[in-house]
Amino acid sequence: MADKNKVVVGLSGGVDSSVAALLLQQQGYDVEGMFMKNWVDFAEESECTIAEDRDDANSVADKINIPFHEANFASEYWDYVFKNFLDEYRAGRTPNPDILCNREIKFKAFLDHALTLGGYMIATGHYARVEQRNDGFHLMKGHDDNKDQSYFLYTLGQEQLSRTLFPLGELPKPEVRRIAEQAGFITHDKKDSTGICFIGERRFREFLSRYIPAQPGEMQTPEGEVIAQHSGLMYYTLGQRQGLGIGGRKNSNGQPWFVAGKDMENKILYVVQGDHPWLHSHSLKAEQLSWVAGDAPVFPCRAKAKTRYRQPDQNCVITQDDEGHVNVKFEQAQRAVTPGQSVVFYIGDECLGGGIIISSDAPGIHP
RNA sequence: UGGGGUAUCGCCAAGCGGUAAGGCACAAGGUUUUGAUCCUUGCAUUCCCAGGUUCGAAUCCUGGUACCCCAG
Repeated sequence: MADKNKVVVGLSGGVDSSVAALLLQQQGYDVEGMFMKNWVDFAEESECTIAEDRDDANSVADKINIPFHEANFASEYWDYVFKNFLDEYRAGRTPNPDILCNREIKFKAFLDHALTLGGYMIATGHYARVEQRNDGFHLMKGHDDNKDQSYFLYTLGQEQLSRTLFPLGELPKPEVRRIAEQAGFITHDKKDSTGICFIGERRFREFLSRYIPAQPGEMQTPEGEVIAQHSGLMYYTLGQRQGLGIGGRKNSNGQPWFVAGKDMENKILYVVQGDHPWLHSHSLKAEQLSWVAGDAPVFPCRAKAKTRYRQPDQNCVITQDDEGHVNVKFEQAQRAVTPGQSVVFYIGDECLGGGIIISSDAPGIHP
């Protein structure tokens, strides 16, 4: 029988989840910790990092005297997150695996598993909040807007939110570190983890090339001038500057070059120099919409949106088209709107939901 | 093999006798639970080579070498 006071915290071995567990305990919950291993790698340094994280998570669990569980969702991660990740890259798009990971792993596999342990709720160290009102659960931004992670959580629905606690939602990050230090957690000064969740920081090209063969082609300007060769369209995302290797050219204005489009069929990477019109989108189309409330809002809907994490909210109007796609018109042009990435909608501090970008009105992006 | 021109960091490019700007690229950090963007820092004891003039040369002179253009 599920214990209504029991919450299973996903312990990653970082500061945030450590403090999340502590806070829940202080709030009187019957807390248990779980470390997830979702990625198996033959690269020894990666395995080593995972082992360290596991030990750190274990150490925190011991420190506050809670049961420590471990789970392995590597096969689920591969099937539901990583395969999609690769497919997206093959299609020339730029996926956000962490968003899928939240939907499929943390708030599905992990949640389900926690329930079998007799837990009634799960908790994570995300900087976001859940508000329960008469009309249901609402996903809110974390109060620390420098760390707000609601962007990654837009696929959660009522079912998930009803069983989720985000103990850090109201805290600023520095405060979280202070708490960790006072609690004597080994994780208190650990660097924030970055890179793909559960996989970690990688040399991106090398990593991708292990799974998808490179297919070289030409870099061209919008006018069709061949500038250089590229080693594979998948290695580049729109708006990208690093890695193009384009040096100075005769009669050049000296500005850096950016990726502005891809022609998959002809393996052409379109590059532009400086703040080029091809880098700007006024509108976009998105699919696979997911609404936290369960139902879509009433269209047209004035809202704010992010086309990528850590971007200031942008004013926009959302409308719906024939087959469930959504059109988003921005008040101001957006830079490097990229197919495969998610557009996430907000009204004030509330995250309404979002979808995956399939196209925009920028010339380099063909649906 | 007649004439003219150019040779400065991986690439563009300042410099014109006073002791090597800048940009791009690249690298390393920082920021960041995607991929990016962005920020900071680093990056030619040496100016195609060899002589010479000068207190002092990438800058002037001489001779090579390479490339480009125009003529043949």
